[in-house]
Amino acid sequence: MSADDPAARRPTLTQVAALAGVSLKTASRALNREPNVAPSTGRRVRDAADMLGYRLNGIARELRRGATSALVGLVSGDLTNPFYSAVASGIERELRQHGLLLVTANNDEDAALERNLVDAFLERRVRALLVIPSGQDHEYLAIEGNRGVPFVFLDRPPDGLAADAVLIDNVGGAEKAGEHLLAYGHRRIALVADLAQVAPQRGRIDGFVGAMRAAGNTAWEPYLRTDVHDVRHAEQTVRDLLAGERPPSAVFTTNNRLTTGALRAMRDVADPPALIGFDDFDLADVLGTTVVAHDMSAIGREAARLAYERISGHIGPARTIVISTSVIPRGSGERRP
Amino acid sequence: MSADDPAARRPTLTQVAALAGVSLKTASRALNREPNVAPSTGRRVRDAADMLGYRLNGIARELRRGATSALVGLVSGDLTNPFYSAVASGIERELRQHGLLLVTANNDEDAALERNLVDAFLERRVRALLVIPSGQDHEYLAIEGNRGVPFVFLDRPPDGLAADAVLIDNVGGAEKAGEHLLAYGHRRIALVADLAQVAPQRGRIDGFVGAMRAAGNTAWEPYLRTDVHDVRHAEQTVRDLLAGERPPSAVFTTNNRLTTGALRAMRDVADPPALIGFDDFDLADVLGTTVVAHDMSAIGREAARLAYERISGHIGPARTIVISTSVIPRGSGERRP
DNA sequence: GTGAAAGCGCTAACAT
DNA sequence: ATGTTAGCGCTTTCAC
Repeated sequence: MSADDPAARRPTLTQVAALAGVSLKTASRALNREPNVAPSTGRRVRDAADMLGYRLNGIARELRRGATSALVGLVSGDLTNPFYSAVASGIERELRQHGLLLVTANNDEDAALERNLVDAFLERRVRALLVIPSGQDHEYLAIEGNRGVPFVFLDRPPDGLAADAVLIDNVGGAEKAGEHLLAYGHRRIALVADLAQVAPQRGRIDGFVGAMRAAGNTAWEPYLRTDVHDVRHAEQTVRDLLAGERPPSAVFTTNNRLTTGALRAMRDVADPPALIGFDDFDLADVLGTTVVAHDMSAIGREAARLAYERISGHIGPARTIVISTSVIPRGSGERRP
Repeated sequence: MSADDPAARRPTLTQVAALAGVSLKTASRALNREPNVAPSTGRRVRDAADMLGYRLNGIARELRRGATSALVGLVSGDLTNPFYSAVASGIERELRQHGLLLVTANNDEDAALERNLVDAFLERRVRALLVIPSGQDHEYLAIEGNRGVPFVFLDRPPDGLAADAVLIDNVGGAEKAGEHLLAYGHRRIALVADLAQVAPQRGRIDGFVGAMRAAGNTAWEPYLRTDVHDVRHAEQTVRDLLAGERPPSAVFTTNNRLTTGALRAMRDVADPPALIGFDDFDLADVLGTTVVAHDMSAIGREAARLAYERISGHIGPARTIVISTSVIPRGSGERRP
């Protein structure tokens, strides 16, 4: 309990062995519960370890065993976004079952930072690397991919290399949203989307446009808004749409941030337009918000599963898992024009 | 791009040195950009490294440098709870500035699992350990604390050892909530709280009770409900309260989960009671929910800061940082009886 | 059932 | 400016 010498090095296995009066190797065997250790010897060694407060040095073990850690890295956006945190949670749960730990890092939506983080993870010899990429070009990862570090891409397909991926059925989900609004009689439907060049957004835009086209509806076209990247911008965009001369009768937002913005914009509107948002969220039921839902933990879980299979030696072509979506009607998407 | 031999070991510094025609140490110096390397030699070494796809082995480096990693561990509850993910995000941002990585693990609110995770982190030689503990007894950590691994407790004070901590002003926040409701004329105020034996909940209950006592109000007493631990249970509890003969005119919920449950219960109530929830949440503004707010990222940031100071050699008695709270009026807490 | 020696890949200390 | 030697703490041969 005293302040002790903080620089005191941790006891090593050698010291444990010395105290127990056995050789280094015997101490190692005893603590790892390997066979061929006399019960009494084993006990003596463990007592000595307890006495010294010994704790295995995982770094030394890992170096000797082949310079590969028990860590799996995740590079994603900010965990305050419930999408990323739900995915991270799903990954962590799955990894824990296999004794692996999750190391997270936020790319701040910056491709250069993302590369640095990937480098940092690889230097730490992570067993696998899961990425929800912000950058476009993933080719630099190809070199690593063949060096035995499995990669799994989440939410966005790999570009420039073959790697496992877990994706959402963006096109299908957006189609359903479009059809849902059409079925309720809407024609002037606003599409509020995030950066159009990133794959998931591209898919959601395409799915929506496809549904409109299939129904022969073109009345949505003046209400297309893309590259809306944050909550504030979304709020303003929807406000502007509603303030127009001929406002849309429905709005489809293509991710949780944009939906939040739309809800803020509609907060004090007497007769709000219909609204469907891509991504489910926590109090959507209380707010009565219709959404395109998908299982976010499952995305993480499946990605961790793919990674673990590769870690365990699975070889074969890159696989892609697609997570399905469904429209959950809660009122906002069922308002008539 | 070919399938390559997946078992191919990564190139080592020795191989880089051989290819560059220099000694091991010179290669090391060149890649670490240490002084006393001729420019031409440096370039030759770096070219060789690129050619081989060399990447530093952080495990070996860390072993040599003293068996301590660039990792900081966080043991907390499930990251799908926005409180935990906001804290984790705050920690990660702060650590990144110092080149440290965050390793997260979910204790599943299980004290035994929590101990195992702490052990796993210590074996990996994390530089510091941040804990949002679920267990009551933290004494087992005391042994480690004096071995040079800094601990920081978040949200709950350490019990049985002296360690740095970052806490929320639970008592003050709950007092303010109670006073706020009293000021709006409420007397029959329901208190819906989580497990009463955990410190933050204890503080929130005490703060609320203190405010009632100071005002000489006892009408709240029949409406005290504690040990409400999840959203479903909270919803049912509030439903039951409202269905009673003499329902409360106001409800104070002591964390985000319970507030969610209360909102669900009040969803279809024509004349809902006033509501204040502890912890701010994402769409509280849209829902018009009055909350006791505090800066969740700041909790993580401050904890990471304390940890980093210890890592950097700061010694001295354990410090406690208290994060302040404030009532944000949004409508639900200003409804009159 | 136990032990001695070697070495994982790197850096620190000490030459040259 | 560059090289040589030793060793971090552990596990893996291989011997007894």
